[in-house]
Amino acid sequence: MKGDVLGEFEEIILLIVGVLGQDAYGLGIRDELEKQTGRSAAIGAVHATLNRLQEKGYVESGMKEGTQERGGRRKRVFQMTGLGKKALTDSKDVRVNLWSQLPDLNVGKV
Amino acid sequence: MKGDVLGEFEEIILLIVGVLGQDAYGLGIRDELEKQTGRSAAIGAVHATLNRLQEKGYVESGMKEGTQERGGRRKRVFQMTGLGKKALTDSKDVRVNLWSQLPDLNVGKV
DNA sequence: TCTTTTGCTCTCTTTTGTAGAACAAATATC
DNA sequence: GATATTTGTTCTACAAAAGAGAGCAAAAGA
Repeated sequence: MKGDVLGEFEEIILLIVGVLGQDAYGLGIRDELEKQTGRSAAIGAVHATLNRLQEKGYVESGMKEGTQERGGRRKRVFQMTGLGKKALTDSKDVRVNLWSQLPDLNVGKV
Repeated sequence: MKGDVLGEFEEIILLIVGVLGQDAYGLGIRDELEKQTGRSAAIGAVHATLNRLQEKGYVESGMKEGTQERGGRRKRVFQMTGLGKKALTDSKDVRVNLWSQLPDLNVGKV
């Protein structure tokens, strides 16, 4: 890929990380993905994608101590970087621009 | 891939096909891609993607006689199918929904 | 006919997308 | 306290998409 272009799944995961804010971690991201998009994914797929996003500098991560709930292990929490936000904005601009030229698509209205 | 999910580049190319309307063919699509997104692509990449889109039923194609301009060969012209339009709409809905939950992104306004 | 231009096809490599098994640590149960 | 259960991440593989470019074909111009 050209380097700075976000893959389709990468983009969705990055958006979910942004939506979750302070509590974005592997399993939670997978759950939110399913809730928001109806799309399921294996946990390995989510983590692989998060690692790639981190390599690209679009997210940062750190370990956070677990809660007291049963099995509550420590989590690796992710947060979006400025670079990540820029990548999302760029991607959004391209789409909004193209959509605006395809009136047929505007069923649900932007 | 999950089957019905549009890849990132596939989605852009499909949008360009829609924008170009009756005159969407390989080289023209590449030019329009560059014009609209500033992104360059090898012609082979564009055709490989168009072929994949056709396999998925998102575009149809047919040969069209060339023009009288120098070297104007016959072109393989593509057009979006109803299925393609639906795929774009679905993808758009998911993004618009997620974007709406990330106010920070709304710099250029939808 | 030879060159130039437009255009598509074929082949190959790298990146993304996807899944799931394996492993680790914490609480619960007896 | 040994074992089960639950929450999490890491590791390993493989399929699909992204991307490049050489090569081939046909039309017009000289």
